[in-house]
Amino acid sequence: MNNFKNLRGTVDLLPDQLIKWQNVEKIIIEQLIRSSVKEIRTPILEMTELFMRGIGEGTDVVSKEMYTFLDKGERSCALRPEGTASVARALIQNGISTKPFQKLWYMGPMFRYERPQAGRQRQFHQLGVEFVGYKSVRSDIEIITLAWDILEKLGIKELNLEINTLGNNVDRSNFQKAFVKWLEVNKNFLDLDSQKRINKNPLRILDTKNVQTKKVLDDAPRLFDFLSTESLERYLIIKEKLKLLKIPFIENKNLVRGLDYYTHTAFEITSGSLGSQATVCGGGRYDNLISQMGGTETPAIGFAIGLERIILLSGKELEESRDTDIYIVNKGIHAEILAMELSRKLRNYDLIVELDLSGTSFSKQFKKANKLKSKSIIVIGDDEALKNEFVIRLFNNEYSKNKEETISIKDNIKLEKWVQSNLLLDKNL
RNA sequence: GCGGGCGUCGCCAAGUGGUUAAGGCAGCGGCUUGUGGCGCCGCUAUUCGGGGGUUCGAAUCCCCUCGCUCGCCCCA
Repeated sequence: MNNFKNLRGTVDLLPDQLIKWQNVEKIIIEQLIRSSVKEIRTPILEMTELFMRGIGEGTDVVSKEMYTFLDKGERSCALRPEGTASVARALIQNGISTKPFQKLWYMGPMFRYERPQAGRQRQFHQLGVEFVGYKSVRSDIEIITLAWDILEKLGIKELNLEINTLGNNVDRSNFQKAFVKWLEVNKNFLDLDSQKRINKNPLRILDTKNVQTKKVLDDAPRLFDFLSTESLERYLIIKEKLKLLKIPFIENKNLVRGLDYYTHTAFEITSGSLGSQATVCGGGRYDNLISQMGGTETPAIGFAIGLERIILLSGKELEESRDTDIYIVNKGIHAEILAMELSRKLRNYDLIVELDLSGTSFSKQFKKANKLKSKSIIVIGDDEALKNEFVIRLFNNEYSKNKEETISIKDNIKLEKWVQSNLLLDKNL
């Protein structure tokens, strides 16, 4: 076979699977609208530089997972690996980064060059939410709550929320200095990966999975001890409020998250039933990003939810689609045009109408209608067409009991009555 | 980038050295040109991911390669 194949780590989403996607997207968007969050769309393609500066050159995402290439003008471009940097760029560029209180969301494909596995692809989809211009503690709580509520609305089970604080700039750099010093002294006790990170991305070492290194780190200086009273206060309030709101969480002092731009609150939501790629949602505060990227000092907080993982976790009830309401069986030159007119008329009601375009035998068309589980059927042959009428009847399991009704093509009132009482009745409830 | 598993029709698969590669589902055609659930009949892989080798003979053995998949790392 030398047919074309999709690239590794990408997938085709076929009609049957998309029913679930559409339902998931619908639930998410409805919840966002109700929470007064507005959509923003930025390009999938950006200058590579944007992510290097925004996310951080030392991060894994930038240093080894970016899809980059030179375009015809020799510019280095990248397929976005995440959304926050793009949103920040867009706000600065359009002169609205300082506009207070912007709640934004986006949903779309992201790209990371990694080995694919369950719940992980090279092209994957994220929902991102960013609250820009918010610095109050309540905005942290609001955004965590929003993430939590969306996941619950989607019916996802076994959710675990982990939170931590990374402090402000000063806290972090004080800690980092002390930490790096300590790391250098104890370098030989660390695993190789961690050793490499000492200069590139020391905070990341806290998040190591290496058991040996974890043990060694027990004696290292702790970020927590470097927190200013202001930072500490903030963190305490968040925990307190989450308890009041009855959102269960656990503290994870080693949660630092992969991207450089986080400050203060960092959080992650995992689901036990997902296996090794357990993270469903990750987020945190990033008060420095916008200023670092050339905007004025603007606090912000956000999160991202991985849609593929959500799809894996959400239940079968989201896979149900609407059946065809009316299948129009038609054959013959006079009948065909009449059938087309009729299908257009019927689609003005909220009905799914399938017009048979095959022109094959009636019995074939009936079989097709049956296979589609159409709720009702209209038959127009030339016999009917010449008399300007058609036949309609219900088309379900009790087929023998369903009486046909003949309706004149001009008799809209009779048609509407039939449709109302047979197809739309339960739908309107 | 590093490990493990797997690759026979659109899907699920049997076959593990002998001359025709089971079967099921789906699809198509017919029994039944204008009325559907069932049933019956027929059709649908010169070929077993690709290449090379061993052999009189390979889907079956060996080598290489590609792909998929799961895990590590990291993340959504």
